[in-house]
Amino acid sequence: MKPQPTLEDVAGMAGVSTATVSRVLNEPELVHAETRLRVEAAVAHFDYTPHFGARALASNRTDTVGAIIPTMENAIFARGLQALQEALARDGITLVVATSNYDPTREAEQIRALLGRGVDGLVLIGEARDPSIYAMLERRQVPFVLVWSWRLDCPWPCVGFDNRAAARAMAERVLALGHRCVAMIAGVTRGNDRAAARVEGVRDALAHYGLGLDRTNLIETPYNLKESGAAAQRLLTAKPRPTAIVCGNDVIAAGALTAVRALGLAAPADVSVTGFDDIDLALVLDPSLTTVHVPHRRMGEAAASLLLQLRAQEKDARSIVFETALVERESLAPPGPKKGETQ
Amino acid sequence: MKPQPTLEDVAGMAGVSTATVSRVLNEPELVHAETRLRVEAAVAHFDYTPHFGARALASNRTDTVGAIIPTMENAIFARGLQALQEALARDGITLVVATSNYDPTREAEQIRALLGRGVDGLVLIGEARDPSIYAMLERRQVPFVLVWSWRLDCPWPCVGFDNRAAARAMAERVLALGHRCVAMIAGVTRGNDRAAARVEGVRDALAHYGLGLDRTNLIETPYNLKESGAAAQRLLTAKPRPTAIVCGNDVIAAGALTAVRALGLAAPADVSVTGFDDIDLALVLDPSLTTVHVPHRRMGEAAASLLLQLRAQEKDARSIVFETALVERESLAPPGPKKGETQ
DNA sequence: TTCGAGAATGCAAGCGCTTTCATTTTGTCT
DNA sequence: AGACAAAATGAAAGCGCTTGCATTCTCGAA
Repeated sequence: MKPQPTLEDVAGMAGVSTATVSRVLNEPELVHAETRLRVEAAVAHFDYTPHFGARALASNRTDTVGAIIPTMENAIFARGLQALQEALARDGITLVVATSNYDPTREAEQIRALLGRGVDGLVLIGEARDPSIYAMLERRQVPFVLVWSWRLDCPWPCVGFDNRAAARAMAERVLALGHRCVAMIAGVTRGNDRAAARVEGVRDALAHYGLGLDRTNLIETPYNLKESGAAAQRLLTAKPRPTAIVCGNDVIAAGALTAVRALGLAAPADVSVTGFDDIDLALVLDPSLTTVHVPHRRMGEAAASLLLQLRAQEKDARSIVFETALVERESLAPPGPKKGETQ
Repeated sequence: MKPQPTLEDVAGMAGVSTATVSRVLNEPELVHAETRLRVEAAVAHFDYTPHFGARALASNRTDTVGAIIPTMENAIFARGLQALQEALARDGITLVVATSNYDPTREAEQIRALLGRGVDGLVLIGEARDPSIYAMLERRQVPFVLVWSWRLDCPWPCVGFDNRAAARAMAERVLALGHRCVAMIAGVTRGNDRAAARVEGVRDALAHYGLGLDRTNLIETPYNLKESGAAAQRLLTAKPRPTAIVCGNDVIAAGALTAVRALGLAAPADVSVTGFDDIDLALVLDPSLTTVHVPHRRMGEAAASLLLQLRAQEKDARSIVFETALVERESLAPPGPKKGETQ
């Protein structure tokens, strides 16, 4: 017995042709119930699994879609991915995940790798990438959807929300509470349209008050605790000390809150901190984090269904935009007098 | 021009046979430098990528290994996975990740799915699974390694640490500080040997003091904030109230700390809380979490190299055990004077 | 100049599956 | 009972690549 049983083995045992076995596996309704039973028994006997490569080669489908996310190290994309995977699984499609580590070059490599594997579709995060990549995608006719970003006139199918507007809303709220000395710790904006849009959103809001963002009150850091903490420390030891720090996402905010504590300050009494994304982390921080809620799961599901539509060549497949919501928790409060006192 | 250029297209343009192109792609040193250049130019011209399925079919390798982890929703496995991926990438191997959601049935499905895809190897979390699965793995001769668990005499290659000993050490430390009323919130132990081992470790330590774990002071919960928070609440409103809660992992501990706060109590003054795993989260909690440090990255790297050894049929491929370390931070302290006020 | 050993390259046979088309079987209606 | 449509099945041609073996080429040595 070969290490891997083949269609032929199964066919032999069931006394049918390989074509019939193939049909039992792919379109059972085409074969007579009796035969089908016999074939199924043989399949079970051999514990047979079709050879993926052979199937892909012969049918030119893989029933696989790929997703490339920046990182798995924080939970930002986890929930959405989970939903995406579940939704795809309902259609018998497997999700393959790769990470780019926020590196455009690496992302391009991963795209090529996944295309090489013959994925039937691709889910990518954000819109910012080299035009040549989009060209390649179109040339190869691989359906793809962009997630987490959205703007009018985006030429590609996307499922996301308006990062800029959401960030603007957050900053407006901060300003409405009376803060006038506000700083921002953003994610690295190069190659990251979401991070960039959030900065612009905050700029928009500040501009209304004649305020701005420059190298004194805007720092970009990677999305990790260490670097965001260092950034916060820098901001907080400058003078005048900001009374509010708007962060590019929740992880950055967590780092900032830790820095606040490390400096012997208190949030929100001495300084308010806001996040973005509303991941679980936001809830366990003390103070709990005021942040922008993003509908992770719904985006994942929507991405799945849009991708399936595209794959089926449906003409009316349209981008989807979601609303975000401000979630007010403890980390944002009006600027206090020197000491934090609430009334 | 076909949507996908093939070897033949490239060969035609370069004026060589497909065999030569294949060689250029796989064993460049076999072909004359001049020819190689010509071929490479043609490859570039077509932006050619080999068809994965065809290659897998012809060569019977995929240069892919699969990993099945319980979840991506928290960062527990992220770091290790990242390291695994990087290490494999150095050998030109792609990692495909799937999740089981802590469900043995789902895990079995995913294993079959990955095998169906022809992975050259498998990385699995923990040891607890149905013998039939191990049987299948052996029958198919798929190399695999178990991660995160380790025990003497484990019949399978594994890369991990002694969960039981580590948990025992943690509990011993708690007891040494004077706690005598200690409770535990464990992960769900069914199908999870690591969770079970951690419970046993704590039991070991408690037994020395004539203490035990029963339905009054041991609760199992899924690894999420909500349920662990509820468990903590239950524990903390019982009497006598435990002075220390040993948690099955950091996520559970985070939930517990949040519950402590919600009840108007303070940690560690009123109740100490300990974690396990030492993920980033542990550092941003307030109080910062005393926990067991696990060498995530090193495990990932070791798993990669062990798997590669197995794949190469090396005879001396051996399991690897790592040491863990107690990381003392703020959430664990001696029981407070309040302890006297028993009612 | 000739010969033989290597080095380069080409030929062609699969790898295991899907799918078209042809063939056989079954069932239905006169 | 005969005729025909529909249902069930089989035969066989690839899908794009790798690879063992055969063939051709290149050189240095005789």
